Amino acid sequence: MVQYAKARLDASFAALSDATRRGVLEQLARADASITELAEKFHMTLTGMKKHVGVLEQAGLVTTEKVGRVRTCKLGLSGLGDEAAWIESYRQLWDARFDALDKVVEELKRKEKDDGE
Amino acid sequence: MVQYAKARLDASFAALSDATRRGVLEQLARADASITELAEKFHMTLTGMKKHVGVLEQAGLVTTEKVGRVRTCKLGLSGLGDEAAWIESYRQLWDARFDALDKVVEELKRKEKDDGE
DNA sequence: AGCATACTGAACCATTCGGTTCAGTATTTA
DNA sequence: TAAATACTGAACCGAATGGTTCAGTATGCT
Repeated sequence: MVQYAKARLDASFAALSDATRRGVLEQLARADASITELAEKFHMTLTGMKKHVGVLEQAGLVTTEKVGRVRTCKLGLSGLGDEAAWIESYRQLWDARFDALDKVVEELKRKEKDDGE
Repeated sequence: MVQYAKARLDASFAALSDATRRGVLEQLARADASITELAEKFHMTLTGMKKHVGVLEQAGLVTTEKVGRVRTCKLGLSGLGDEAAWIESYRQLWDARFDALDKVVEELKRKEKDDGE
């Protein structure tokens, strides 16, 4: 299996584990937004939202730029590629396991039939 | 966009945010294992590992069954389908954003060219 | 200049997390 | 029956989380 950056996966899965932060990502997918706008949308103090954005930024899922007194948040460049890849490879292992199980079941069925004949 | 079970995503992304737990999943994809085996593999007390397994079980990623004095852990039935779907839909939004940007850039280029002619 | 806006940082708070130890209980095995 | 094995649960610990308030600073508007 491919080797992923442990810390990076830690950070982005942790970032995604909060419903507010997933909401922020969906929001930013629709349109860039300032901290104030996000804070209002999610009924939270500016400071609180700034922390969430910080977590998302740390995970590379969001980038921000301050022009004048407004900090604008956009989706980051990462695009969750590694995370999707990790999940996908896990899913493949999972499928493999159950395919193997299927084969065992099939084998048992075949045997049963053989015994019966 | 599809509606996902908020709490379930919370639980499974949180479960995935720890490298040890991701390791356990990979391990279980290869073969079922007891708590003791997992604890040894990850250099951790039984109690510690039991907690990790509990988190994974809570998230539906792992199931366990105790026969005699041994609790055997297997991959859960969930298979991370919802999580993959969430990430995928996010990726689509992300792509859409950048496609839109591309169009803007194209439009600007076209205009520039028109002006130049 | 003077006020409002938008963010920033420090400090605090309760809760959760990742881990431990220690003291059980239940099941094998000798 | 006695000892070893495998887990379980409670209690504790330090660090991280998710949130707040409060007191700034920097910027923009009149």
